[in-house]
Amino acid sequence: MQACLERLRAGGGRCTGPRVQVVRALVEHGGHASAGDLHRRIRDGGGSADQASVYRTLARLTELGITHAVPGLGGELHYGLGRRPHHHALCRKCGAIVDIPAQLVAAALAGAAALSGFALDALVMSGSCGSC
Amino acid sequence: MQACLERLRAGGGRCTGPRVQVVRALVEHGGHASAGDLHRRIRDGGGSADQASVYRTLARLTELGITHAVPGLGGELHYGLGRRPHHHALCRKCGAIVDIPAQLVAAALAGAAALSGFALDALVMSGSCGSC
DNA sequence: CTACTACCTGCAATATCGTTGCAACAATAT
DNA sequence: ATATTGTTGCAACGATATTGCAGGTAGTAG
Repeated sequence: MQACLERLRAGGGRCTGPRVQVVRALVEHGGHASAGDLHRRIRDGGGSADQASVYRTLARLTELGITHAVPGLGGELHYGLGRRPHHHALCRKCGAIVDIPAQLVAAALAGAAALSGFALDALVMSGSCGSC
Repeated sequence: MQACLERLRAGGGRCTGPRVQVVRALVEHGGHASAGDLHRRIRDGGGSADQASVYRTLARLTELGITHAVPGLGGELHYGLGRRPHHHALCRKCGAIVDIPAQLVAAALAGAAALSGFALDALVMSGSCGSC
């Protein structure tokens, strides 16, 4: 949480009330949360941050690499804190988003992508998770 | 094209004007097209099919496995004809969607997905394509 | 060929997600 | 303290997609 704010500042951003609330909501939520989830969580927690500010904050955080965005079931973006390099698995039934360490898939995928002239950044696998 | 219509009928669907136009637009477009792309292409070609019909037709075709949906750059769904099993690579710069034969990635992914208890259906890789 | 019926269509309203213009405000540097 | 410049809240807007409904039509049974 503090680290996120410092990185934000290091990137030329300011640590304002709404931004702190977005980061806190993100940390408290854990996993991957949509902009709407965070906005609701902030308001429900008695905070105040406009929808637009939540979106703008998430965009900035993602731009700085502090968070990363993953498309969810309906196409809405879900944001997660950017720990070590990883990819994502999306459950088509419950919408859960699970992290997959990049190492596990790196070599084979890079090869497959390269065959098509692609430089691979990220991938989302879809299927059904263990609980579904 | 004819094959698509037969499969549609085999699935209990009717071959109506709007549906034929959607299938034709999809075949003519090649690659992966969004609902909006197809709607525009149909109207520009002098055809007439309501936006809602295009969406409903694509949903039905996808439900029957005749087409498959891939989220594009902005999260909008793009539809492709479902040939042999393949995954997708999405260019983050130009939005191009390229098919990747499933065989190329099967082994590596099966292992990675299984580790998390995931049954893999589909995956989208993001990065930059050869032309960008 | 006619009539029937379930499926499909077009229209228009609506939902959801996200973006933008703008005036007022506030975090940081000096 | 003051200036500078990034941020905020609001409200309007845009795009994608879905839905209810009345009327129309494909396919089928007679």
